[in-house]
Amino acid sequence: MKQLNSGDELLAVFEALAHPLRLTIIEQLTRQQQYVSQLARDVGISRPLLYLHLKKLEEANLIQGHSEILESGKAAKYYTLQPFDFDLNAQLIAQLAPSLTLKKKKE
Amino acid sequence: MKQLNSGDELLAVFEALAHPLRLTIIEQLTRQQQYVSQLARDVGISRPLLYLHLKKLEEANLIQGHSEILESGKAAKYYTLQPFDFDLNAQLIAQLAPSLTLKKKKE
DNA sequence: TTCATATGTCATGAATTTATTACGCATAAA
DNA sequence: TTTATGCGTAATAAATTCATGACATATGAA
Repeated sequence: MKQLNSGDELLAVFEALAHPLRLTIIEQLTRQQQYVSQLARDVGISRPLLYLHLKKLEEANLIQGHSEILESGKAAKYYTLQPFDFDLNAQLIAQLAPSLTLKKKKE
Repeated sequence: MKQLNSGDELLAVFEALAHPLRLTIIEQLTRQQQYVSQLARDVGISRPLLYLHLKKLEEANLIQGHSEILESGKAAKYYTLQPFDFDLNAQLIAQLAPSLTLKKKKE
């Protein structure tokens, strides 16, 4: 898996995981890769909303999308989990925090 | 350290860590315990704002506060890091997600 | 051609989170 | 008693995040 090398990357991961729907999405993708429309039905939310959450997860490099053709012949966009595994503790945070780009404002 | 036993606890941790100032606060507390006013100066924010962030960290059980008397004789409230260390990966999330209390609305 | 199911985005609004300012109270030291 | 430094909170505003509904396009099957 990809390594965490900066506070900003670490922060992006936490932000991506800080929502119940996104944790549920990860849970679903743990079982199998899935395409957007089906995933929306599984999780019980609208596609527009799902896109929003998928975007955050993808930006944090926790998932990744690709196109595939369904048996029905229609094109579908599948998302797969991007393997990740790190030891989360205060030392990791202390180590990466100094490289945080501390501004939340628009630049 | 305390164990993570539910999706809600896991979510609370991610929410607590999903802000640059809170990561910086943890970094500071890694060096040494600190009292509110001094911590606010160290981090460069106002006390009211710091209280807000400390509250989130404390609710996630990542830090803990207690009172002490300064050499000056004044009462001060110190915060210390609450040791934590988990193996963060998709399996952990998949395991705890089912116990999430999926409602964000006011009840 | 019409229906069902895919993809993707835009505009708007609701809800939360984050941040600021202004108070009030207590105690030690000048 | 005035100044400096602690504590803590309430009210309000600013910013971001989260959610909905309406559209638009494409393809296979009836």
